[in-house]
Amino acid sequence: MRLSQYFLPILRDDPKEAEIVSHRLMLRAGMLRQSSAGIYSWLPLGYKVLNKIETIVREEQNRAGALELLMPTIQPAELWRESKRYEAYGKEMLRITDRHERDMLYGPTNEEMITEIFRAGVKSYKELPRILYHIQWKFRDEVRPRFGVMRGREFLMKDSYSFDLTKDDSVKSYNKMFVSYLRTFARMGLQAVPMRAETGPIGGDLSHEFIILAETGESAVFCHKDLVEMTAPPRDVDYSGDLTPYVRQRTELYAATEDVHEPERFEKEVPEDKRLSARGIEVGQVFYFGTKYSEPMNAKVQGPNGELVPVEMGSYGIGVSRLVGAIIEAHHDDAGIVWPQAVAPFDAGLINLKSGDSATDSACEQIYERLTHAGLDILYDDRDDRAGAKFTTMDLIGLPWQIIVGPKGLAAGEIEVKNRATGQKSNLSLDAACQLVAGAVAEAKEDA
RNA sequence: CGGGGCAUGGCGCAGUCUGGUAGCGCACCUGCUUUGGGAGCAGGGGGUCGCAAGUUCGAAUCUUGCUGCCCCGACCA
Repeated sequence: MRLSQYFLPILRDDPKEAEIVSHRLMLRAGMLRQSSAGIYSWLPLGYKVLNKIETIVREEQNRAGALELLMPTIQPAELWRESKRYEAYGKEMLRITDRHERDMLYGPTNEEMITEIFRAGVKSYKELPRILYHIQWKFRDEVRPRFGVMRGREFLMKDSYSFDLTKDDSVKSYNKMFVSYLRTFARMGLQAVPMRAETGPIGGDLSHEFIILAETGESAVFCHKDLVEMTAPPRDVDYSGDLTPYVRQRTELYAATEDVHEPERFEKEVPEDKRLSARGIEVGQVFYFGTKYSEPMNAKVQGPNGELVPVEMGSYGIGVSRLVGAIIEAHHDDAGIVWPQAVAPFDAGLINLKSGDSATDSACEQIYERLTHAGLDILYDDRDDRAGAKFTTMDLIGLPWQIIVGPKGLAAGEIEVKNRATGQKSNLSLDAACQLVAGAVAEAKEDA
């Protein structure tokens, strides 16, 4: 993509409403535009990132055996009356009346709807287990939205729902999602730590929140330091096999958010030099809730003995739009965003320091062509602008690599390649520069 | 929902106290000079001053009501 043809409304000054760094940087980098409180338009650069995150989530869900479907944003109140949540949910639920005076709502979550879909389609234990998921926009009318996409009212979320005959089977489904989450977040360059979580108003007794550590995190968290250094399960992890070792490894060490933190246990179970108190952002949650919905909504299957039993369920959420903010919170510096390769809006930026100069123009065209043919997505700053402005813009939007082509370098047969994360610069021939970037990008994508 | 604050061009702000018909920086357009870490000069374009009533010869400015947005707290993916 040539920057001269792109839509990238960069802001030089910080918008005053943006308090935390991810919100500020998303606005400044032209990723996002606020429509009203907690509701945003995603501009091209931001939307690319959102889509990349969504794709990773989808790929890892599919690998774990979950099946994608799509439920509507608008739901009938009827369903929610069945589960008794229509009254219970309160003002966070956006209620709508259609032209026929029917009570509708903009879905804040989908347990009722998926349970309805499941009960209509599955009657036998032979069709279990199943994990169904969708990635859809949701709306929760937060009293006080804040922190940009981290706590919006409208947000994109992946939620999965598991259906099993027994609690033991349900725990297996839980573990599949647990492992899938470890891989999902790791692929985005995040070290997510599963922590014991409150089961909250949804009820149930087995739940973990996946937390990434960040200074600006919304809640205090406490965990064993070793948890932060664990590597994710491998790409070819066998989801049909026994996943308990992965889960046990993460859950036998102390990890809790402030809501469920037990200081005495923390001190007793974790040696002093391994205690970590930090702040964290919740990016996902896994949740077993048994028959909480299947019972009242009559989602039953016939077991082997012919008896009708309510299905055991769990739900598993990932805040897709929140992740954009969370990743920035974890990956930025004073100059701007520092994207992990896997979610970067473009693989690399190409800077022409003197647009209109035939030597730099043709060198840039060559590089652009070559890397594009190699499958890289390049943002080429071909605008007629000052060098300094181009450097600043490129640092702000945080593409992992910058390929810098100017007349001085070219005269010496050199092109500069800068790594955004490390700041390391190398002066290379055109060939070597292309190889370095193409190679590094390919390597970073290997785990995909 | 309690407490506080702010609404003036795309972004950041001044002007409001003391009423006289809107200004600055950045961004944008044109030209010239510049050109390796947000250049200089000159000339331009863009705003029903959040909305509605009221006071007044005259309202961004005073009065009343409303709305929106932000921050702290309680709540939440």
